[in-house]
Amino acid sequence: VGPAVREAPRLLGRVLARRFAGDRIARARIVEVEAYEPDDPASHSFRGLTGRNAVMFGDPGHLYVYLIYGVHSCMNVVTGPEGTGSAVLLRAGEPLDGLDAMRVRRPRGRDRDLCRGPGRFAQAFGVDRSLDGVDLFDEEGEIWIEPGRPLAPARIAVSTRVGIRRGADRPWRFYERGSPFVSRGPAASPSAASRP
DNA sequence: TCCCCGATTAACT
DNA sequence: GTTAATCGGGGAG
Repeated sequence: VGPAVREAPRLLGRVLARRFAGDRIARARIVEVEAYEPDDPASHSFRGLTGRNAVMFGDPGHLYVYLIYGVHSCMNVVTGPEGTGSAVLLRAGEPLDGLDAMRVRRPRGRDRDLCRGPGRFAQAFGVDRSLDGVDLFDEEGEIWIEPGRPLAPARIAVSTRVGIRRGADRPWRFYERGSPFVSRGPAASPSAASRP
C-alpha cells in the first residue's frame, strides 16, 4: 500500500492468476506496468471522484477496469491509501499457465503476444468492466495476484508512459529489461537504465 | 443534450 | 506508416 510510483515496480515479477469455468487457472508474470497518481493529468483520478473511477479511490489491492477507445478493457491495481486515487496499469504479462484458455479469447497471433499490451492482457484474461472493483488478494475469487518473484532492481527498466499527452514527461513506466513479452514503448531513460 | 477524443489494437496500404 | 473500430466520460453550451 502506497503511492503508485512506489508500488508499480514492486508488482513486476508477481503473478496474475485468473479462474475460468471448470476451475481452469491461467497465470502470467507481470512484466510491464505504469503508475498513475492523483496529481497526474494523465490519470483518471486527476479530476476527482466520478462514477467510472470510483474504485480508484477505494481500497488498495482492488481491480480498477476501464474501457478505452470504446474497444479495449484495461486492468489496474489500486495502490491506495484509500481515498487517494493511485493505481498501477498492468500493461503486459508473460504467460505461464493456461495458455489454451487465453487462446480461447485471443485465437490469433503468437503466444508471446497473448498478454503483450494492456488491451490484449485484459482480453486474454477475460477481464472487462464486470470485474471492476474485485479484491485482488482473494484467491477464492475470479482473479487475484500471487507473490511470484520480485524483480531485482537491475532488471527493471524505466521510461515515460505510452500513449498519453499530458504528463507525458513523467518516467512512470516500469518493465522487465530485455523481456520479449513487453510491449513496444519509449526507450528506457538513460539515468534510470543500468547495463544489461 | 451535444460533441470530442482517449492509459489501444488490428488490419490495411 | 496509416486508419477504422466503437463507447462513454466529462466539458461546453
